[in-house]
This record gives sequence, C-alpha cells and structure tokens, in this order.
Amino acid sequence: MFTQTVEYALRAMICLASNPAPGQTVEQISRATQVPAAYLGKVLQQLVKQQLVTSRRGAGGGFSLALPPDQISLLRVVQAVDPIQRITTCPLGLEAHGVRLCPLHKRVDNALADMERAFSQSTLAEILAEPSDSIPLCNFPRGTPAPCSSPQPR
Amino acid sequence: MFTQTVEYALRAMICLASNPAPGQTVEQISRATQVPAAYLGKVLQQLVKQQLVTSRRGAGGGFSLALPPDQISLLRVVQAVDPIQRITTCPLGLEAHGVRLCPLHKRVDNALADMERAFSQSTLAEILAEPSDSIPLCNFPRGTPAPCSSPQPR
DNA sequence: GATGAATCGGACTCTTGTGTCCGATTAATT
DNA sequence: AATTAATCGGACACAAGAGTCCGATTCATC
Repeated sequence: MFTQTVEYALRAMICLASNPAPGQTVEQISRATQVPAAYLGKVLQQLVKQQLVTSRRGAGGGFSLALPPDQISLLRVVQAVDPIQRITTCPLGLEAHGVRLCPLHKRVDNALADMERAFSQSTLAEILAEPSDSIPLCNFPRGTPAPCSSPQPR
Repeated sequence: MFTQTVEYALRAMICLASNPAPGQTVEQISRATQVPAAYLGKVLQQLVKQQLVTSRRGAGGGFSLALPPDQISLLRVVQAVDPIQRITTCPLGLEAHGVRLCPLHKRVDNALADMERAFSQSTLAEILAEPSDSIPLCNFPRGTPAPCSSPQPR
C-alpha cells in the first residue's frame, strides 16, 4: 500500500524531530531508523529538495528539520517522497465521465481523500508528544534509563 | 497509491457485474475496460484463484462472477490481487513495540484500517445501482440510446 | 594548506510490477 | 474427427522501485 520510501521518510523525519540538536548525519539517522544508510541518503535528498529538511555538507554537517515539528504534517512527508495521486479525471478517459467520476472511481477517490485528511491531521510534534508506552524508533519503554537518542557504540 | 492491477481488477469485476449474461471473454472485457487483453488475462486468473470469478475454457467459454454482485465488496477484489497489508507488528522489529504500535505506526495503520472499512462497505451491486450520470465503463450518459453492454463491432 | 568528515550526484545492480507472446489444453460446433 | 474458440501456464521483455557504490564537492579542524 505504502512504499518503503514513505516508511523510511517518516522514520527519518521522526528521528530528526525527536532530537532537538541540529545536524544529524546519515549514519546516525540510519542507525536509529534502521534504514540502509546509502538509500537513506537518497530519501533525505528528496526531503531536502521538497524543503522539509535542510542539510549542511562537510565536517560537522548533517540534516535538520527545515520547520518546527508542529508545522510538519505526515501528509507533507508523504507528498514529498511519494505523492498520493487523487483521481481527478476518469482513468479510462471516457469523455462522458470527465471530471464527474463514476461511482466506482468516486469511491476510490474518496478513500484517497480520507487518507489525505488523516495524514494531514497529525504532525511530527503531536506524534512525539502522544503519551504511549512505545516511543517511536526507541526500543525502551518510557522512563527506562537508556534514552533512544544516546549515542550507540559500534 | 493503488497498483494498476487493482484498478484493472475493479474494472473487470464491474464489467462482469454489469452484464448478467455469464461467460464474457477476455476480449470483450478488455474492450469494455480498456485493459490490455493479455494482462487482463493474468488479472482474471488471480480473481479465479481467489474464487471471486469462475471461468470456462473452450468455445463458448469465458468468465463470470462466482457470487452475486451484492455479495462482492470492493475490499474483496482489492485483497484478491494486491492485499492491503495492515501493520500488525513494529516494522523495525523493536521488541518494546511488538504488537503495541508506536504513535507513528499506529496512525499509519489506522489509515489503512479506514481504507479497509471504506472498501468493505461498498459492493459491486451498490455501485451499479447508484444513480449517477456516469455509468462505470460506459461512455454514454444514462438514458442515451447506445448501452455500454451492447456488442461493439471491430 | 592538508586532512578528515560529511553531503551530493551519477552510475550501476537487483527485484518487482506491468505487459507481451506463444504453445498446451479444453470444449462446443460442424 | 476436424475445426474453431476460448482459458491456462510459462517464458520472456520492459520499466520503475529499492538499494549499493564511488568519485566529486564542501567545510571544519588541526
């Protein structure tokens, strides 16, 4: 249903949002999100190009959010890497349908619209603030000693 | 978002449902749905295997619905050819998450659940019965002389 | 200025979805 | 029995998604 890339992008954005210090490297994000580093680089590029993320090259460089986490909806992330294509005209190209979709495509498009709405309604900030035993990307329940953002030795 | 195959399968099922006479051939369905005949054959095979469609080989053969149209939901068609994969366990394999999804994956899975629900609620029969100017697969507004199920010369 | 750490971009590989083609099989008709 | 109309299955071709690799570039630090 969703591409790997969308899943990866969401993880990366959550990772960036969960650590206030700017400039996480691909390596760091890769470790936290368990996304293959080389591919993660590509995904981050797309996010940079869509201006959801900023990057700095060279030593001390890395990636940061381009906006505060409460201003980035899941939808924006999804649209940045693999846009939800709404059905605007009849896929069969039937003239009689045109913009007035038939009942079949109307339903499919409505489902897509619901999806958009759902994703537009939650932001990175909201997700991180939500009280839950499971903290995104973190393999420790809330309140245990080792926080997920602590550097892990390799 | 949805694969071509899902779109094709839905069209084919609507086509079968819209014509009560059993045994439409790949050629006929292909013409009505504008799906490449050779590929449509593959898609129909999947629907046969999932027991939504029956087939008869040889002269006079073709495809028919295996169930009355009011007992076939869009969801069943979707699940037959490209199942919506719900998120049941943490995609990162984090033990602390397990079945208790984190807020991020919870939201994604909720969206998938909404999708399932939406598609489970409409049937082929309902779609065909819906009053609308646009009749599925048919390039003529309701009430015009040439019905979509009439045989087309080539 | 040299070194090292990092992103950036392009080229490549691998897998999967989409689509074609054809021979084998099945069944109705003549 | 021969012919014809149809599904069925496998092999192949092409394109796009997923993932790897490496050289070029940028920038901080020594």
